[in-house]
Amino acid sequence: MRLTLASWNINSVRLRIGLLAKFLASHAPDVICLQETKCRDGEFPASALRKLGYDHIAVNGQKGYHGVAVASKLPFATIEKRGFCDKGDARHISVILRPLKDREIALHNFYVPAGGDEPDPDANPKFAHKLAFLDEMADWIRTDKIAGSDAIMLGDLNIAPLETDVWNHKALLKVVSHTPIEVERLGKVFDAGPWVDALRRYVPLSEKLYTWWSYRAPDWAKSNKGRRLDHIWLSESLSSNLSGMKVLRESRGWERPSDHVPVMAHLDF
DNA sequence: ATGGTGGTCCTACCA
Repeated sequence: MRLTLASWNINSVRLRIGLLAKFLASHAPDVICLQETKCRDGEFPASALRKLGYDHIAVNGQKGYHGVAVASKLPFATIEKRGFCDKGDARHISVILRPLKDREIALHNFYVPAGGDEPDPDANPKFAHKLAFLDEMADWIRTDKIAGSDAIMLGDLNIAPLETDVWNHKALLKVVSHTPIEVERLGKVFDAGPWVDALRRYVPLSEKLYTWWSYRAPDWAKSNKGRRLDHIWLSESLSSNLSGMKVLRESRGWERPSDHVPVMAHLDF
């Protein structure tokens, strides 16, 4: 069987339920993980998703900000919502998928703090929070051996780690999302697995790859000043099951788009 | 070097 997983920072699930339906109808992932749902659990458009065949839904939301959710065609078990940095922010949710009887996969959906504008943890508490969040992720992955069995970690990690994950490496060295300090911390989260970078498996390091384009550019496609902020990481035990990926760049050009596009990974069992 | 847009929910805050 083939399992297709998708991750999308939707930037308000209620505002963009139409675009979400369009994406699900055309690409039919088995599981969709959302970030920045921006609504309380009771306001999540669960019935609209059930009508599209996504009967199994887990949400971790809050009013107005952040919020993550998983909607699936396959049943899942054990819903866990982990708090990070004792902030009470809705930035993580996990479920257990069973694509085969003898295969249990822990799926972790993350929305890492953006970190504000100033890349100095002493001057900017949001940047300090981002770094602390990443440190806590690395500790948790190491201590709980999260990637020691079948696991997937995906979502909006708000960091573009590689030089070719941004439109201009030198120009972005002091821009939050691509500063050396964040890239180093994210590297520790990656090594704590260790994980496999599913999207980069198919795109050489010499090639640019983006999943986000700012709303502020007059013409996002023409200027093409993107960043790869969204990621799908697999435990090494799933490496041989990875059979493909897709970044749906075209959705950035849809009407009233999210500033992020969906990313997908295919796994064969 | 600066300011540019878009989300939530009514006033600023966040991205």
